[in-house]
Amino acid sequence: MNKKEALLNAAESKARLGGYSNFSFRELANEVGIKSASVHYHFPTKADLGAELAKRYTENFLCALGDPAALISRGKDPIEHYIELFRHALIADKKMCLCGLFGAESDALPEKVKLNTKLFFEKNIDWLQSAIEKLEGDTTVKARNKAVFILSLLEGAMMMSIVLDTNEIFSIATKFIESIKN
Amino acid sequence: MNKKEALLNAAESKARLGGYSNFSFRELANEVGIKSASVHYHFPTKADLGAELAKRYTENFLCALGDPAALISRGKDPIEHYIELFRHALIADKKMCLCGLFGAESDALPEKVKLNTKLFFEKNIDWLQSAIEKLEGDTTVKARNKAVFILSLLEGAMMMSIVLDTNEIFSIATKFIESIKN
DNA sequence: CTATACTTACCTATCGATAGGTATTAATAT
DNA sequence: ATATTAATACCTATCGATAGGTAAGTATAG
Repeated sequence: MNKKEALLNAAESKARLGGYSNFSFRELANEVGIKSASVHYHFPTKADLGAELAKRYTENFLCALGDPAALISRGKDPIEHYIELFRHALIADKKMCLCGLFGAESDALPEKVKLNTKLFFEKNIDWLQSAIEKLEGDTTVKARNKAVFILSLLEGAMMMSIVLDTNEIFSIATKFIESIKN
Repeated sequence: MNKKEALLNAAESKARLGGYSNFSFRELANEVGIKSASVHYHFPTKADLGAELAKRYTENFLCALGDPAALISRGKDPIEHYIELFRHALIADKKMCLCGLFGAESDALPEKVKLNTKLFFEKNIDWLQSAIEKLEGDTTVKARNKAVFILSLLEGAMMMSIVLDTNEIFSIATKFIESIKN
């Protein structure tokens, strides 16, 4: 078992429940069976851990998304696919989007964590924009606007589903995405 | 000057930037000019302070919203009015919605803070639902669905505007609210 | 005299971080 | 093949700072 990966997994789980301050070196160390001082071997500072957390989360998310063009050629709607990934993060994990939470508290985060959180949103907007351009033949601007709309709605709906403790909120909100399709 | 209110103001400012863990009794005490132990006189525990924070935020927000029927009778669109309040919170304060942030980290919050955060969303959905019923003559269910949609979108757009450091995101997202009007 | 609004002086628990040390393994030089 | 060096992955012990919280005392206003 890779301790570094185990630390990131433990940190991600805690961060997705309560943010950057919801995990500590001691807790993570206990969970993976090492001492808290040893966590510093893998991650010099907590900011390094947080930044790598956001980076890995983004990479995994984009990897799970795949290529929009490839999805379309396989007859799949990339927007539906995108919504499904958010739904899975909410229902299967019962946790917030890591970067949604980091984003909300970004003003209080170390610079490198904030930067990687920002990249999550930029890359997600790019992915959605590209998918919408290909799928609906919108202009660059119109596709980007729709991308911003979809991502905003999904993040907000996810947060409200968690605090109101019902997935119905997410279902209701996502139904409105259809109304902007051409 | 009322120290208790000053403490709540200081706490709200910090919480809206970095969440529940972004304010401490010591910091708040320093800001208002008393000792940290004295904060316990006004708020026995941090959870009490957090709960009162969310409660006061909700009350102030609903008070600023006013009565939907009264707005309509004055020829004002309550939905536009609602969006304007969120826009103000974002642009004038340059901070997140307190309950949007608390909501995202609600799984790690003390029960009474979580409860009051939940009430913010329930009361806001009720307000929006009532406004939409009166304004557009929708059924109860349809109006509630639209309310959930609007609130989700506004919270998500606010978060993304902050992390991407541009109010354009909020503008783009809110334009899509028109598309669901009858 | 009593309630209000603090103060001083603590406590315990935890935080991220550092210094210095120890096995084990891998790479390199002789 | 053997000796030396160095990297890996931890350890113990401790640091100063900060967290929330408590008990007992004090000044002040009605």
